[in-house]
Amino acid sequence: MANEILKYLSKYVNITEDIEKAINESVYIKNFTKGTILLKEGDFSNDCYFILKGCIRSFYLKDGDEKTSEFYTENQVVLPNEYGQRIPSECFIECVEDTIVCIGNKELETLAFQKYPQLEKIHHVIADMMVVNYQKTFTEFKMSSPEQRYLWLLKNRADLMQRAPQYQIASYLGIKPETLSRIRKRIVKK
Amino acid sequence: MANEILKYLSKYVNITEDIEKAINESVYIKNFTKGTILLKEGDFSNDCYFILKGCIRSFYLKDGDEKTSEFYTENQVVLPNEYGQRIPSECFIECVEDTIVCIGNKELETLAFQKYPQLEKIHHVIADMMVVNYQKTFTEFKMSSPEQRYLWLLKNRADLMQRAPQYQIASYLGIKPETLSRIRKRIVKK
DNA sequence: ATAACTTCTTGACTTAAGTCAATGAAGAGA
DNA sequence: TCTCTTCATTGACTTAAGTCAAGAAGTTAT
Repeated sequence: MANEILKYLSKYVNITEDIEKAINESVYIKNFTKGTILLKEGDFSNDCYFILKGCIRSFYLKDGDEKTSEFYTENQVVLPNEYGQRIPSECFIECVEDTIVCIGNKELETLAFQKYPQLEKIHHVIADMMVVNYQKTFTEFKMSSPEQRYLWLLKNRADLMQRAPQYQIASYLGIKPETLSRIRKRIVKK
Repeated sequence: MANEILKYLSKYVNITEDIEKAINESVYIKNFTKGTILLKEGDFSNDCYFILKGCIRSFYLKDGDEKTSEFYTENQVVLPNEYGQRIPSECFIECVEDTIVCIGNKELETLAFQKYPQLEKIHHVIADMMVVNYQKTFTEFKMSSPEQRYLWLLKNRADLMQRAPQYQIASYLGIKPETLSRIRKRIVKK
């Protein structure tokens, strides 16, 4: 099952035997049921996740509302903002569905990078890709109206509409649930 | 002058002599005057920049308007989305002020990483930080109203208000110039 | 099966952003 | 210095999002 990670990585870098070993030594697999809170505001975050199956979201409590900042699904990496630092988390991380993840933690990660320096290459490629992805997504978001952002979601992450409740998706789009409901109505008419 | 980069890096990692050599071999310094276009939509991007002095922005042409996606100032890294890939750029990069930069390019970078594998450590730390920064900024943006986003800018990047014209800042905030003008008026009253 | 929740939709109304056009102010160039 | 251009502000109006409240639909637990 952990070789899903290897399959994922092999799209970007060449997987050697050592790397395979490194991954297997550094992560373990765990199941969580829908609704499980993986990280609470104020807690220290020492784990990161690679999703094998299921859906996870991160959200903040602000003005009495939950604001979903990100949804993560199969083959995505959940990297808490304060991962491995000794800083209390500002957000919650929760399973939106029953979810199977590979868990990595800061200590094992550090050991692995020491023992297998070739891992740096992988980190390099993946991190570059994540930076570019964030830049692109952020830009797209800023340039778009709420309606355009919803259409973007339909086009690029249509599955989320089935997987997560609408009020969570609304805050993910930066709007209120009522507004998302009305945008959907408006679009059906067109 | 290039040791500004080293000073910046030394905040995050230990700088060895080799790393110093690597940096000096891989970047060169150049001046640009206000208004210089460093990258045009459709062009291939092979350079990245570390700003020593000045201000640079990236923007897109969409619906006949310029949409500023990011402002970069002293000690920030301008990393074009398509940097080093053989893909035409979707955005423009322009100097908002007379600007002095360290320029790195993909070929020299690749050579440097081959010659000085210790550089991977630096890349690791800086890339991690960039990913977290983007996550945080994006989240902050999504959770805020246009007015809150403007206040956020005043608090965190106040200098931009003096350095860039208001219509560019408006699109950076995801709003129209007229709206920014009205938000400013509203806030003064309060 | 029923009750208790949670989520989604709808309506009526308020507030703020978008649009278009005009004017004013500041800066650049001849 | 004067003109031309660019940018910022303002007004009047349109459109869309936020707010509050009520009710419908769908879930969960007992």
